[in-house]
Order: sequence, then C-alpha cells, then structure tokens
Amino acid sequence: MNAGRVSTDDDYLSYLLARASHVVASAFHEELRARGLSVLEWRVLAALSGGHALCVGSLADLVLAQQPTVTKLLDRMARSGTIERVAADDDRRRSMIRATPLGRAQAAALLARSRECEEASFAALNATEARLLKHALLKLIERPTQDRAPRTR
Amino acid sequence: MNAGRVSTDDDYLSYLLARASHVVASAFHEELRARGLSVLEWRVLAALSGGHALCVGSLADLVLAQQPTVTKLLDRMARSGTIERVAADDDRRRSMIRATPLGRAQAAALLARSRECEEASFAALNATEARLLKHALLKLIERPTQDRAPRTR
DNA sequence: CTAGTGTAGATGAACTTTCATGTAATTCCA
DNA sequence: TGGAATTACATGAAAGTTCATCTACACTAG
Repeated sequence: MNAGRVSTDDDYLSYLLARASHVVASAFHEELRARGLSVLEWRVLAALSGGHALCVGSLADLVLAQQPTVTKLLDRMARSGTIERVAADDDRRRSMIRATPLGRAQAAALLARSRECEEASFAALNATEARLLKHALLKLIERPTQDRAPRTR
Repeated sequence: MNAGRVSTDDDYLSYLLARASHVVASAFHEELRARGLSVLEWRVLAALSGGHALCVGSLADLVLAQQPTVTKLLDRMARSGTIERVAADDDRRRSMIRATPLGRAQAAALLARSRECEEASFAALNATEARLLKHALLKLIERPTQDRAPRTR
C-alpha cells in the first residue's frame, strides 16, 4: 500500500497530478496494451472517433505529444489501416487525418471500456468531490499560461 | 485559447488529469530543458534530495517509470556525476542510489524554481479549490486499485 | 543444507521519441 | 505584387524507452 509518498517530490501539485494521472490511467492502459495499442494511438483514435478530420498539429496538441512524434505515429497507424490522410482543400500544407471504419470500430470498443474505467476511478470520490475535481482541473487547463495557437481543424 | 477541447476524448477524468498535468508541468519542464535535464532526471534528483538512498525499484515507482528505463537513466546520471550507486549491505542484489553533492546542488536549485511554478499554478484556483483539489488527487492516488509492492528502501 | 520459487536489477534488440532542420505553402505588408 | 516572415508537416540521426530475458541473490520448506 502507499506506493509512493516521498519526502521531497511529494505534495507538489505537479507531482500529484502526474501520479494521479498515472494511477487513474493504469487500468485502462493495461487494456490498451492487451489489445496491442499504445496510449498515443488510443488518444488519436479517441480524438478522431467523432468522425471529423483533424490536422496533424491539432492532433499533436490533443494527444499531448509533439508534432514529429505524431507524424510518425500516424505513418504507422495509416499502415495498420486505422487512419487515413486526406489533403486539406483550403491549405495544401496540411494533411487532414480521419479514422477509417476500422479505426472507428476500435475506438468505439475502447470508448466503452474507457467509460467503465472512468466509473471505477470515481468510486474513490463522492459526487461533490468529483465535480469539484473536474472543475479545478478545467481551471488549471484553461489557464492562458503557455497557450499555443488555436489551430482547430 | 482553448488549446484542446475535443468532442470525444475530452471530459474524461483520465484525460483531464493528463492534460492538467501537462499544462501545469510545462513551464517547469521548459526550465529543466533549458538546463539540460530530462523530467525523469529531475524526478530522480528530487526523490533523492532528502539525502537518503533509495533502491532502483523504489525510484522507478516514484518517478513513474519502468525499471529498465530507470536503470539506464541512472547509468547516465552516474556518468554525469549527479548520483552514485552504493551496494546495499543487507541485500546484495540491490544497489542503493544516492545523490552526489553535485546532484544535491542541482536538486536544491530546481526545487526552489519548482516551488515558484507551483505557486503560479495555484494562482488559477482559490484556496478552497486548491485544498479540495489536492485532497481529491490524494484520494485517487491512494486507491488500492492496482497497487504495487511497497518496497521502500 | 539444498531445491524450488521469488525478487532486484542489468542487458540487448527492437521500437519510439526527440531535436534540429528541410521543404513547401501561406500570409503579411511595403 | 513580390520578397520576407511564418506556418504545416516531414525527415534523418541521435537519444531514450520498452520488452523479454538473464543473472545473481534471498527466502522458504522439506
């Protein structure tokens, strides 16, 4: 029990967030692993599961990874048939990324599991705590501290 | 503004945590980068900054990384003189890791900066929100869901 | 004490990420 | 307009991470 309180590092918001993120995600990440998907792959599929296409840069922001990482991830995903690149018609530098039917199917299956894991995590909190937690996280996220270009689409 | 709400992925606790972690850490991670340290290196130094030695396994848990990753990270850190390995006297399989004076100095400098970044993050929240956030994060972390061996020291 | 089982950490090969930079397309504005 | 600056994505080499194993040591029970 208590797998990681350590004098110095502990108690920092940054570390608490990283650790909480780690703990909360771990069960689902095992699932992903069992199905041979990486976390990034999952995030890409999830981001694209709505059916609309996104450009590489937006995807990178969304999946919290860097652009070259995502470019190469997308190469692999295209090869395995879960996404496809389409030329953007308004800007020829961009390639728009879309989930293929296969990709969409994978995403759908995983979204369900993901919701279940979400439930399990919330079991540690009561309704109020959960609400306040989400609220606080959103406030932290929306901070215009280090904001990047809002290149959606 | 609003660098990343996306239909599907968004709103999940797991994603909110990952994103919040990302946003909150980013300023400090830039600092690290500027000083030529990786995030993992920083976490190791922070974990060891108290002066006591830790074994490789505990460190891996603390820095949220895997054992081989940490073993190799420690090789590099030993080479650059920030940590050293000491044989454990009770168990000859273990090597205990200790920060060198150089490592301790780096950690001290960074801990100060880290506190400042922490302040900046909390600026987004009022005192109550901050308290509740930490409380909720601790509850999530302490969940005995996927707990690992409590091999401290 | 010794065979069997489990744990700690190291290691090599395969894979992924990163950094710096390249190329092409777009935008800005004099 | 046309050149400078900027943006989008790709790419190659270097660095880091991961997976599966391996070795050494420790514990346990017969």
